Amino acid sequence: MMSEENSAAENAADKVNSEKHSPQAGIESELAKAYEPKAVEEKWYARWKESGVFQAVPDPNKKPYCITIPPPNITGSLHMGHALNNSVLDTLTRWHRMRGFSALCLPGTDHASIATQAVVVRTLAAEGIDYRTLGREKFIEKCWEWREQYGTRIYYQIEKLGCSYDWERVRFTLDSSYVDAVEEEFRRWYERGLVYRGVRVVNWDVKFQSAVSDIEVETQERQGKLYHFRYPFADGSGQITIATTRPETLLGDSAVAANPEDPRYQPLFGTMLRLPLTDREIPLIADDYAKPEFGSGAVKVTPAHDLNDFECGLRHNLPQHIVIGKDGRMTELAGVNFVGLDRFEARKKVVAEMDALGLVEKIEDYTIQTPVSERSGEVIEPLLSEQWFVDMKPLAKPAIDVVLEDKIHFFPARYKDIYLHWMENIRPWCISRQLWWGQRIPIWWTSDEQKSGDQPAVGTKAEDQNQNGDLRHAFARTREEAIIALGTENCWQDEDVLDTWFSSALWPHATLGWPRDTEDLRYYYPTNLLSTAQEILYLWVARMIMTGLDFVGTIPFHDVYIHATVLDEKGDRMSKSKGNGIDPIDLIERYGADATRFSLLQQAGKNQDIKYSEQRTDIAGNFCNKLWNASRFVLMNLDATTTGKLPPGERLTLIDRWLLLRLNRAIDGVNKNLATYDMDDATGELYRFFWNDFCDQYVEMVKPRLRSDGTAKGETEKADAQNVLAFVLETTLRLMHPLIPFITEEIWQALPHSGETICLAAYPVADSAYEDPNVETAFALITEAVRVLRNMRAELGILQSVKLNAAAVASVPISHVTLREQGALIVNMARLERLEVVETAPSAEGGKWVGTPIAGGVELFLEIGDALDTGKEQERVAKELGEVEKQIARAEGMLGNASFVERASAEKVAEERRRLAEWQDKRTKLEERRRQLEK
RNA sequence: GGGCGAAUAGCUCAGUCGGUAGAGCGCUUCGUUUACACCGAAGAUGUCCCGGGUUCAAGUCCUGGUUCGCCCACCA
Repeated sequence: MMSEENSAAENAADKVNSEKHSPQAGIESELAKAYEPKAVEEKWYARWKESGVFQAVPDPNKKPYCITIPPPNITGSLHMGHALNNSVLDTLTRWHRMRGFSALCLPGTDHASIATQAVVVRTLAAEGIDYRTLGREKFIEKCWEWREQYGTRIYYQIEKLGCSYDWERVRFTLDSSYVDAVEEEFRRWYERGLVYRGVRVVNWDVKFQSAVSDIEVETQERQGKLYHFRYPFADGSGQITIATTRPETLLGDSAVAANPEDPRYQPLFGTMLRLPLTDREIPLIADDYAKPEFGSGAVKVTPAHDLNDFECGLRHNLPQHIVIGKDGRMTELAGVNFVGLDRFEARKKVVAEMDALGLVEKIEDYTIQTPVSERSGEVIEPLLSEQWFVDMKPLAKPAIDVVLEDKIHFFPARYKDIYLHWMENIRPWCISRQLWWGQRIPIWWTSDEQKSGDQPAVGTKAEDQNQNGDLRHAFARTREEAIIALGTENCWQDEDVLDTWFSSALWPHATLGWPRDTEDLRYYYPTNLLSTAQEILYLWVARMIMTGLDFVGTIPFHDVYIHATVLDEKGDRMSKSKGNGIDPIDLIERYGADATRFSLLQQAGKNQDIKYSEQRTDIAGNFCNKLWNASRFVLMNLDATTTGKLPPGERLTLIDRWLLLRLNRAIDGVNKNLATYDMDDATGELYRFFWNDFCDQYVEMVKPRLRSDGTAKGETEKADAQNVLAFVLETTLRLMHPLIPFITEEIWQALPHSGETICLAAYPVADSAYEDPNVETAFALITEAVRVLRNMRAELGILQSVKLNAAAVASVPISHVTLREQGALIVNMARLERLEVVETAPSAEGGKWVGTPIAGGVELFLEIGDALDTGKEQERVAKELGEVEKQIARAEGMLGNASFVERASAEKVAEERRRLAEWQDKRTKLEERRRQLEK
């Protein structure tokens, strides 16, 4: 359990604390050494997992926070998109857990029907096995073997990333309870008539011999030809020219269409044409789908092989000639000259024969928008086929409403309109797949007809197929149910499987137990967030919203976050074939999970692409290294008495107050940015606060106080500084932990803290009590004085006695006092010999002291010595004066413009006047200095 | 064809309510200060894609265009 390791770590911390002044000997944790992410990360994940901190328990006293992660395919291994998304999900989960929510992040995997089948087929083929010869059952066994062997390897990779998911609740989309849920989904929709058997032109993947849905088809631009063919009139009185990119479909033409408004064809509608290469006659019909401006204005109509033509065919009651088969070869209906030919060979032959007949008018080069199957890369063949469909319209309506009513929020917001646009134009969803691996369709048949992606008989229409009176099929989970439902033992289950997305559409509620009424479902549903890549907005997100509303009655999640696409550094998509992919596991090995996460989160803003280069991981690694080393510094400067509790307010110095103010701003910023999924801004807050404010400013300034002078006052100052350091670092670690979990836990354990693990420590909350404008003003004066002095030193190489005139800042009470008190600080920071804070400007008599203005009316006076290179200083003053003149000209221009003074807001005008006065004052002082130098 | 996004320093990107353009990396100069050279200090660097408009004032708002990218789509 956690407590053992914890006490060990605390012992280490105690040792650090007790053996003061010999820190190296005291640090036993990794902190004794240079930062090695691997050593830090390997020990923590196992401890977290064993201690059960990731396991969520429904708790009525807590608020629920739930994410169901997008289930990766069992074929997959972690890629940059996963790494990005899981970094976001885990950060949000850890953040909520620390804020006291009952946080559940539920992991799982997807059986990925077509993708898995493809990879198993390929694996078998490599062993010389044709999967078809194995038979269905054996093949499915092979798929399960694959899943046993490789299906969960991605979990280990997600663990390496540090994700705090509840591994006790892992789900797989073919778990028996999940299968039950999908059957229930099918049954309800089937009984309501939303799932129906339909004959339509579907996207046929010739390689997989299966239908695929519209959104699994991508359009590629390919160079091809546009063929212009002549179709003669049946009576020989003339001819019509049509154009096509797919000549082989000519054999299946049922008509030629022209626009009813097209005067060229108006007199000819109804005329019969002789379809070349066949013995058929087809009519010239009027349909406004033909666009007069394209080509000749006439278009061939092939209802069985083109979706438009199919719909046109239905309007005109045209026959559907299927001339291309499921295997991509020409059917008998294509005629004896063509039967058995591959579709692309048939294309050449049709062109050759048309040419021989003198019916080719011309052939043009043409860029064709070619539909290609995403999974196989094969050119999609639109094919008339009988399949199972879901009528989406009734389901879309409520899913549109909840988004319009802002019950679901999209981040970035632009995806709302993109979603709505698609939903309003939604089309029927083809859910049957002619594959073996997947969830079998829970339908049983009695008819003798083939049931798998049927190509219906020629010349019939879709509606006729189902209208034969008898019950042809029924929903049944088992053979027994089927026999009862159909009233005969002469029945068998549908051969097809369901589209994978039909299963994953149920993900949020099915993983929580639906259709059973479980405690998890009642407590964690609706979930809080769905975060995913934009490419599956329609494929998945939209469908979860529809099923959630339809089956559970409520939205599945409140927020949808669409993360950017990770590209390579040139902006190209990462792909295996291009070899430009970055492997996140490789990054984790070399830079650590924390650096990998942080670098991804740094770029996870509102943009649609991330150009990722390894340099980004390197930079994030530097940040972790900085955190590591600064923490080592703090640890070796703590004592056994350091509690990490802030000293009483009156003992807090200006820089303490300033640091606490900056910390508070960072706390506020991180919380706000995480709430709006602005991960990049959250990392920016942490980066700037820790590196610039904590390390570069505070730690440098506090160093003198850590070296006590041995007096009681000195001891108190030292102890106070130690406690402020410990307090701020401990708070900062909690603030950072959700983003970079490993390194923060390692360091936190070595610091004074309460609790067993930082995973369950309270998340910092902003407190406006830390705000104090005087602190900021005073601190700004100090840093500005330091900056000016350093600049002078760098450019002039002088290090003389300096006086600081603070008289002019009496309007900011704290500054006056503080400048005097912090004189030593400025000396130290600017590496001066001596600094004196004076009430009035030293006399310029004899030119001994020369002044230079800094901010807020405060002036620095340097003692002129031999070392001062007057020439260089004159150059420097002239340059600064030039800048001042520019600013004065700008302000005078604005204030001299009557309409600005008249129309701009009063505050704005006053602000400009104030600035002008300030610049003018500075100019006066600079000019004075110039005169002195000239002497 | 429709929709969306992007264009700001050499590179990658921020820039909220319109009010003096920022960060990181890189670059120049300096620095072995007992956490860190994976560091520190100082510094240089802009036609905010182009044109027009609104406004006292535009990187920001409106309008037209250019280039790049993404998504959707049935133009043969």
